Amino acid sequence: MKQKGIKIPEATIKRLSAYINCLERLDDKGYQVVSSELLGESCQVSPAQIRKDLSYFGEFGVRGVGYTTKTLTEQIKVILGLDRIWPTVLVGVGHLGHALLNFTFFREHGYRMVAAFDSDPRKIGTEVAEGLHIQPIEELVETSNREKAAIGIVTVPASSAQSTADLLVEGGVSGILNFAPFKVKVPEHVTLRNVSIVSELDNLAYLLSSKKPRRRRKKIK
Amino acid sequence: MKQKGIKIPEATIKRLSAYINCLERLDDKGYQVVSSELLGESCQVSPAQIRKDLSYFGEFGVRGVGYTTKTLTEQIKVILGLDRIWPTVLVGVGHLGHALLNFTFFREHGYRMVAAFDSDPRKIGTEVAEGLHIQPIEELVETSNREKAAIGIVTVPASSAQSTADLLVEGGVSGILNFAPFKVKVPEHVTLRNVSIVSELDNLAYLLSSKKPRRRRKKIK
DNA sequence: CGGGTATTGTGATAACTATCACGATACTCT
DNA sequence: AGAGTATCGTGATAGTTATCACAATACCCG
Ligand SMILES: NC(=O)c1ccc[n+]([C@@H]2O[C@H](COP(=O)([O-])OP(=O)(O)OC[C@H]3O[C@@H](n4cnc5c(N)ncnc54)[C@H](O)[C@@H]3O)[C@@H](O)[C@H]2O)c1
Ligand SMILES: NC(=O)c1ccc[n+]([C@@H]2O[C@H](COP(=O)([O-])OP(=O)(O)OC[C@H]3O[C@@H](n4cnc5c(N)ncnc54)[C@H](O)[C@@H]3O)[C@@H](O)[C@H]2O)c1
Repeated sequence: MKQKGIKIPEATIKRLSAYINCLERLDDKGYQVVSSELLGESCQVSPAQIRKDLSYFGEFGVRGVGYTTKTLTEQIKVILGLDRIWPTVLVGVGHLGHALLNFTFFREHGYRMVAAFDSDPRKIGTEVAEGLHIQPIEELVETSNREKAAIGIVTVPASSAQSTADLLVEGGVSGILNFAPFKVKVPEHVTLRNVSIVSELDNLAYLLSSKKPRRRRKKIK
Repeated sequence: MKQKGIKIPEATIKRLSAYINCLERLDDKGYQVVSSELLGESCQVSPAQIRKDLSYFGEFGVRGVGYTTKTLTEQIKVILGLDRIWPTVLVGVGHLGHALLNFTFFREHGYRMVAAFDSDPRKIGTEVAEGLHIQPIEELVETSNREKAAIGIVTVPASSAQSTADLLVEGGVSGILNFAPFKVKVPEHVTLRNVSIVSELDNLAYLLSSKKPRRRRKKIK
């Protein structure tokens, strides 16, 4: 057992998040107990890796038996901080912002969208998701503070990303998830994560172009 | 100079994609030549890291001077395979699919959306992006083959992800970008990448919950 | 044209992460 | 209750990635 000041690999955290999904699926399939081998197969991670990942945080299994599906799910949620509600605001309700606001998965996992902001006057007041009306950007700081927003999601164009992040910081958020292709700067006490969908595609393009081309199947004559 | 069978770190590829963005921004600002230090500052990567990343593929700079902004941009694009058009299809035109289809960045970077499919009969025929009409899922295999689609993007619910991936493989794509939270299986010759937006948020939640809480600033009385 | 300066390219080193192998342990069955 | 089996937890090991430090070299300028 560990969990003191030891540094946990970021990859481990990413996998833990995936484990939750697989565990929930396995639970639905009726597995009350899972082995690291079964879970590993289900989420394409080696059994040893799973055990190692978990061992950073404690002992959750029973030797010779495995892990209780529901319990392990709960425990991983505690590790990740998903055992609470995270009040979240989103800025920039364009195509992507709209999709994220309507992504039910978030709500189910403890992220509560408490407000959405946009600078386009035509959008103000629109109900973008159930019970959520778009507010003018000018209200961001006050509303975020009032709602004790912990997380801010940035889906504005790159040119507005920095100013948006600044507002979110002023609004008191502790973390920012930035989808804009611009490396924003935030104060030390605010945690920043960038999501780059483009670079995922670029990565795919690289893999495709660097591997042996494969003849496209011809019509059978 | 290298670039034989040597394995390139995945992180390097991810950064190269980011470098392109920063280089284009610096070019706009008038920098015809950039040093690894300037580029590093701009995209928050250490200068040494940048030089190392590039050194996997060749020598692109001039000692004592730096890199020619435009040339380096082009060269990175060649490395990543972005010097060509990638015919791309998307399956599942829901909230996220709609956003991706309207993401102009993709087109500008060489990804050409050649078709979009959905299983919902009410959506068929709708023009979801400029000149792109939603087709029934039954047409996927034939259209993809005809259009020589190289990349398939999966934005269907998790429960349909595997069957969708299977269809894309039959449609002849070489790579799949999967946004559904389900680990699909594809044949050896098809490259798969999963994008998990949820795990990005979960990672943020983890970082927030494991760091010292900071008192929310009180109103000044 | 030679010394001074800037900045690259890269081998060596350090840090990090994944894999392996096996001791520990709990359950099952006779 | 003891032997047998399954499966965890983890120290040791191997592999991967980032950082460092400096030799190499191109340009500048008098
Ligand atoms: N669409 C995608 O699939 C996608 C994918 C990856 C990344 N992104 C990035 O996400 C961001 C948004 O993309 P999009 O396609 O939704 O663009 P979009 O133009 O559809 O939406 C941007 C929204 O932000 C609002 N906005 C602009 N400036 C603002 C400001 N200063 N304050 C508040 N709101 C502001 C606009 O009114 C608009 O509603 C971009 O940075 C883009 O690069 C988009
Ligand atoms: N919305 C988001 O922001 C977001 C973020 C991350 C991941 N995702 C994932 O992306 C996927 C789509 O999310 P969404 O919010 O767009 O959902 P959605 O329900 O809005 O869209 C899903 C679309 O897929 C279509 N579809 C369903 N089964 C299909 C099939 N077999 N063949 C073709 N089309 C089919 C539906 O008709 C619908 O149009 C989900 O797996 C979700 O988990 C979404």
